[in-house]
Amino acid sequence: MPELPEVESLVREIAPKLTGRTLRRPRLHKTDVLRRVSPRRLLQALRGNRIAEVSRRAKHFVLRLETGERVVVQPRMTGSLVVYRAPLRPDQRRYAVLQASIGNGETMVYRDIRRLGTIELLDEAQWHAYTARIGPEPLGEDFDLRCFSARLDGTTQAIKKAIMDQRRIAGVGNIYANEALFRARIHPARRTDTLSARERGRLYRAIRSVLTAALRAHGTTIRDYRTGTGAPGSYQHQLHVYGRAGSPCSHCGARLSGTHSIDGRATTFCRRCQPRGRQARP
DNA sequence: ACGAGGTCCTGCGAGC
DNA sequence: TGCTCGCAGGACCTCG
Repeated sequence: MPELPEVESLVREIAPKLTGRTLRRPRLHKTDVLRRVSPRRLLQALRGNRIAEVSRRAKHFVLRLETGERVVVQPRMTGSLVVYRAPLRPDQRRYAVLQASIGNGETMVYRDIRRLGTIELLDEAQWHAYTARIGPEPLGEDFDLRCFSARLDGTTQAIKKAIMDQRRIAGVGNIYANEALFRARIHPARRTDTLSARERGRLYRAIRSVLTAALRAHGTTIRDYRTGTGAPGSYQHQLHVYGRAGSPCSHCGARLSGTHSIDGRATTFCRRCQPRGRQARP
């Protein structure tokens, strides 16, 4: 599910349901998802603790507890944070990784079908180290073109790989990287250090606008992702290139190209609208 | 320092 | 219908 718009949509919907609630009877069903914390330690931290704030950083959920510790959940491909009415139906329980009663007959569940997601428990110092390793939020007010451009400096990587690198910019994943590059008319394999100032400007605006539009649509639902109310997002109807290889380009009608040659990820683009251009051989 | 590729998992759709 | 295969929104690792 999870790029910035999906996680942000989910956080906006479930934050009111979780904030101020006290966690009771926490249960961990899978322990291989924990990073640098023991099951015992995590459960101990959750038990009887109150959720002070629910937020997002990059593509991750952040539950700040009243005691100051933070539970950081990286949902990766199929993880999701939901609130169910107790008792859970079998299908609601099936992929539950972590759950806790939150009062009012409700249960908070972190569910993850593929179990690629991770859970960490961070104290204040660890939180600062964690957030410092990640790039700026692309929809943040202080994320201007100068900041974006500086983040692209010093690499010869393909531009698509660079904008998906969480250390450079937070929250951009495969879907929105493809879409932003199409909007900016930049070939995904272009070497980052060959982008002109004009192209950097176009890409900066494209990233912001595609994420904003996707957020307005409550994210993109390809398969599993659901918003906090269980409804699918709707941005999949507005995708120009992602998942459309072989189909006509919405702008010029040419057949969209598909490849896995950049970082092994599905990449779709229009050869005519996003020409590779002339550049030095890598 | 970089790119390529493997790894962690399960489910689904395409194709035979 | 039933099977196998390839692929999937992410991020980590090792190797060369």
